[in-house]
Amino acid sequence: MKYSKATNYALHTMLYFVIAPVGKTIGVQPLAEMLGVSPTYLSKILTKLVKAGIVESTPGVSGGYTLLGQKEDVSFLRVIHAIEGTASLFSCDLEHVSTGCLIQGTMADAERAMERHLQEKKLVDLMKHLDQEKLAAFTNAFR
Amino acid sequence: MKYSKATNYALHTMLYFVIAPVGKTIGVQPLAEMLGVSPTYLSKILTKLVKAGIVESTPGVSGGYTLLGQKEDVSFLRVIHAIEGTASLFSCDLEHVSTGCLIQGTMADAERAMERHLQEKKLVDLMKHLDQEKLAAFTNAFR
DNA sequence: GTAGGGATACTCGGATAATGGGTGTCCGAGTTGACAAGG
DNA sequence: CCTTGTCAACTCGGACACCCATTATCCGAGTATCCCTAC
Repeated sequence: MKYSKATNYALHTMLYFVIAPVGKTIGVQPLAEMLGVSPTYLSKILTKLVKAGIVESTPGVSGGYTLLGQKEDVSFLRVIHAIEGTASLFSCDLEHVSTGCLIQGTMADAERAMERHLQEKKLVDLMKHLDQEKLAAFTNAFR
Repeated sequence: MKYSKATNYALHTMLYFVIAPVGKTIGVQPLAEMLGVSPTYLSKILTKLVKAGIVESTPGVSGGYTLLGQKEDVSFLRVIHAIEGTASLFSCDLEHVSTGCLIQGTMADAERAMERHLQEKKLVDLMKHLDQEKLAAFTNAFR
């Protein structure tokens, strides 16, 4: 039970789109270079983000990916759901005596508590409390 | 990213110990029969619960497993941690530009929110709001 | 100068391996209790 | 009646297969840009 690497890559990738100037299009290769990841694998992750409607892909020589919608709308949960899927973390296939599974309810409650956190937190929020120096170092890397 | 079947088995097994009379010792085989699981695999799960200090194992001919401590102390979180481990759900091994990983903090926050739920909720609580009929059907299965 | 066509460079995305953890099984070692035989 | 030895039941732990999702790679298809040629 761990979040996949793909989720980590996706979140960091989205971090770029949130920092980058609006409408900026960027290809897979520079992104992969920044993260130190294989470009082909990152491409798969990005297609998931495309299918989720978070980013947009434009083919062609100077193509790449662009943020779709407002920066402020990119929550952690949207990105995570795009990669991990929206299925419940806990599912019980044991046929309990007569009553349904007693466990499932509270597990679902706990999961919802986490999701609420992840939904309210937007990626943009991470930038707000960042001092100028670090912010500069950050944006410089994304050039 | 899903909870493993082992966690499900463990939770249902602990459900038994909470319902059973205090001090009752039970072997793997009846437990496995009730859940419809392979006894050998369930044994592996039970050893994890033993190492976590949740149940006690007594070898020998009329041996088996016994709840260790009070019923009221068995929280969801203890059982889950015993099986899944206590490692964080999200870990970032990407060396971010200069600042540490910005993502990790909020992921940890969200995880803690879920864990708080799971810690406060005890297995005994599930029995409280169960009507007599269902409760009887339940305890009868655990004979 | 302008329009059109083709080559090129770059992208996306599906198909295809390798790796790792969860799942499940098998078997031998160790331990306890019961039973029976012998003193 | 007591002691002792044997046997059976049960747990514990390691070693071993299997399956499936994650991770990673390769290659084909498609598209926009650019340039070059023809009008």
